[in-house]
Amino acid sequence: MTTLPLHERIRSEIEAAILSGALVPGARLPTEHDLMREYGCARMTVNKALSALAAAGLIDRRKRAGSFVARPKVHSMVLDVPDLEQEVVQRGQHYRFELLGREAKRPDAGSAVEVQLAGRGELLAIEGVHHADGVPLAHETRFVSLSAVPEIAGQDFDGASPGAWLLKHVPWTEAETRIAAVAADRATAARLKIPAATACLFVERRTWRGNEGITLVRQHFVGAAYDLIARFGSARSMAGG
Amino acid sequence: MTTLPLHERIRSEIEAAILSGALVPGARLPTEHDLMREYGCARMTVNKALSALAAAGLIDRRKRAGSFVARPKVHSMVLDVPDLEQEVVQRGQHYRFELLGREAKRPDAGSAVEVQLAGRGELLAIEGVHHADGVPLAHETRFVSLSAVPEIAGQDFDGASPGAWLLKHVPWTEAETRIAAVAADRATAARLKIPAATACLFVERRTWRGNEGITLVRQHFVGAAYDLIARFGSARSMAGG
DNA sequence: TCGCCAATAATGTATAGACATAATTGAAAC
DNA sequence: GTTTCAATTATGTCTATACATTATTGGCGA
Repeated sequence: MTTLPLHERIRSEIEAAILSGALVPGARLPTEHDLMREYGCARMTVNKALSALAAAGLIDRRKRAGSFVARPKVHSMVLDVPDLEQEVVQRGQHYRFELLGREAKRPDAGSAVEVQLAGRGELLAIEGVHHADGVPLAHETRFVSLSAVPEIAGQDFDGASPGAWLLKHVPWTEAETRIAAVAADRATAARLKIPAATACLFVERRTWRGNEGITLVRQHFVGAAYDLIARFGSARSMAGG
Repeated sequence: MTTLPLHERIRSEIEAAILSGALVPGARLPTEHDLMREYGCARMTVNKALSALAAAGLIDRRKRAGSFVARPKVHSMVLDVPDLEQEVVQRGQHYRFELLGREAKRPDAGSAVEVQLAGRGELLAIEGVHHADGVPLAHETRFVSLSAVPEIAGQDFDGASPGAWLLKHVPWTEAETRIAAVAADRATAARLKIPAATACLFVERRTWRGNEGITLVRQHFVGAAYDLIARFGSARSMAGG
């Protein structure tokens, strides 16, 4: 372990506090003067650490007011993660999540991804269908780690989408998405009210906060009804939508 | 126009030089001392600008050696852009690009995306099929802006993939990808040697360098043979593949 | 000629202080 | 009470300097 530069140490300690949830979104950080006393260093050193966090989008800084943990908007710039509920509503349609099943369980030992998500802890398994104006748009099976997100146990998802709730309440820092085109199997086709073997977009996404798994979701989109759009680039140059 | 902080001005001027291609990948930047003389400021100010560029991945800095424009690896961290050639080879298979057509032309006035890509300039249109061990994996139609990438005119793509060549030679800064599941039409199915109406992953990607369009590509992947994987997150926490 | 070592040139980190800027707070004036 | 203005406080920028770190370069010696 090489001795970390002081500004890096300050940076990473604050970052850890944010990612672990010890500092919640909206919380105010100590002022630069507080921190320079705490670490016994010059203000420029503290400033460098905080500036880096601000550049990374982890905190917001306001003159006279102080520095605050940023609200989870992490993803918006990087990828339009499909928050179906929001997108359907934006298109002027009526959104509904039809809950088909819900169960707390231990991870299936035969499923590597489930075990990786929950470790020894429990999972909440949710199954349902997203509707736009009453028409099925996508079917999803979702697992949420109950140790990472205990508050989800008290949520009722008949009508509202679990994905939208998670996006609002649990910031993620890492995500991996697998995308494929598949022919709908009989069960999925029935739930989506489409002919069997229709082309569907299959999306499997896992998200983490730091090293802790948050959720794993598998979605089948009705091929004709949905496109995924992903944008990459610096915010700076992303003029005009 | 508010007066930009000096370190921001330095930063953005160098950034512009890199994005415009005036500073090519591998080129050496002036030293901090040169820049502090050029801008008449303290070294810390120059340092802040260069550190920001390094954090953004636009330049690499090496002690004693200097600062250099980074090789285009921009994407690797953000998204595994499917460089099919590389991926096929990594799987231990033999890769081949079968060139079906190649033509320089003006953008089709009826196609908004073509016009947006090339403006008044010319396009190179390339059509071909990607093969892994002789089996068709994907069909693509690609347009490349000849004003943005004049060197491509001298390239021969029978055998090698135009996507791989572009990734190596032309760094992009912005990308937009549209992904959908479609049933293969007759012509596409024939080229991919699959039954008509097989589920295919359709990918349409546009890339830019700064505000200048580079390429537009439309690909049909054989559904059963290919998954797209996208990863998002800070490099820091992306331990272990 | 080859290999080692020291000088050197570049970035990396840190300090202490100065002044600028902006937003909030509280006090004074109406 | 309400409005206005000034003091305060926190961040933003910049300077000048010092020493640390590291890789290259060139020279010296075997």
